[in-house]
Amino acid sequence: MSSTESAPRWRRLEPDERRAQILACARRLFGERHYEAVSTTELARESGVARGLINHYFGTKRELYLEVVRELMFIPEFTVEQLAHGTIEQRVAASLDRFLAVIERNRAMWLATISTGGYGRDPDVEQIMQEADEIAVDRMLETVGLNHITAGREELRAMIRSYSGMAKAATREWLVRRSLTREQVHTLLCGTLLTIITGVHADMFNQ
Amino acid sequence: MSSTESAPRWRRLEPDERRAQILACARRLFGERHYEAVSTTELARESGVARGLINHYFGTKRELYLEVVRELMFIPEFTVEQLAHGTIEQRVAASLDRFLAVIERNRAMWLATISTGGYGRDPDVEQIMQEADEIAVDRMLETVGLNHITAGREELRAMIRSYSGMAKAATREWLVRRSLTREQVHTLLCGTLLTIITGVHADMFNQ
DNA sequence: GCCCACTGTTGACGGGTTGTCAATAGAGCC
DNA sequence: GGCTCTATTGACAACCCGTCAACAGTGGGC
Repeated sequence: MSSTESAPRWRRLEPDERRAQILACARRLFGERHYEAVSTTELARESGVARGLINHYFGTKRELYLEVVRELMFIPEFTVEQLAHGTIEQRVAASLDRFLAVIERNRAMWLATISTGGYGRDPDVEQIMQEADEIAVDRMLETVGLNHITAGREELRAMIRSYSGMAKAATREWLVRRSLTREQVHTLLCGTLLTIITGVHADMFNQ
Repeated sequence: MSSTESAPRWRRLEPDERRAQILACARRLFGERHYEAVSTTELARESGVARGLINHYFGTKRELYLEVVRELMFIPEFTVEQLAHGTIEQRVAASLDRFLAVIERNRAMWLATISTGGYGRDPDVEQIMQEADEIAVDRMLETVGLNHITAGREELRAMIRSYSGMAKAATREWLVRRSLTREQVHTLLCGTLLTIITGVHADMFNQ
């Protein structure tokens, strides 16, 4: 009889599947509010899962959070080949266009990540950001075709890391304060990056 | 007799004095570790005070934290002299030279201040940081002589706020990572600021 | 010198949070 | 249908935070 049929109270999933499910939920909540304002109780409820399961899969709340940050920072590896033709202006423009597109698609997470700051910011997050920055610099050098440069290489990398500080601030102006349009941000970032590569750095090392 | 003399178990201080004492302790602990890794229990113990007193003086832990951030955002006064002569290149160069000189003289203070990283997702932290940045932008426009500009004024301000993100990152490369010399930072900041003012912004608003 | 009022300070309480772990119950396999 | 494997649960202990009534320094009035 139908009344005696006991529907399972919970579904048993593959670890990867459950992990992804919790992670998706965490991505959403941590995107909406900051770390301490999200409780594991809420995370569990929203995921439709017992609280203990979160610890089972991720260890601690902090590790879950770091996993979310890591996921965001190391995403979309777009193919460089597509961008490797045309003048340097065109390549820079195309590359930054991709960059802004990715951010637009992951708005909440991007903002949460570049702003996880505050006084005494978390060293773990800091390290993840630094690693991500190095990768971003590599990618940038590759798309503009300067990846095999030798003269002043470290200086150029340092300048591009500095530049990424402006890129972050500019996306905040665009997405949060709405004081700049996407086009304006694009123009700003293209102009300054070209100045650094073909102006500042080139002059500095006589290329 | 000395055995019957009861030494007070605690000293009664002036509110301002006690406040300052707790604040000093909070500054130290929040400087060593991040927000959630510091408990009010520990803060109270280190301050040699009952935990409830912290709430009595600051309301919540978060408000105490914000007070510390606010205090750190006090930026040393840049001596605003009249640099309003010469070409725009000269004025920018002189202004940024002053900027780096002040930073060099207040190294520790500056690093502590910018180590607050980006803006907090927390609206309260965000507001404090924004106020500090607005002041910096005002000062910059003034020294460069563009404080009375009208066309695209808000956009220019937004771009300079973005630029300040690069300035912070660049000083970090100089003072912390030592990957750039002071001269290189100066060249980088001059080049990009000029690009923004006379290139990006001027083109954008047909000046 | 003594007492008293003022108020800086304490400490226990209630509600909420996090990590652990033994017990439980889906679900595939024979 | 039963058995085993393990994904999942739920209660537990420890901790953390904000509140608040009660306590006790301390300076002023006499």
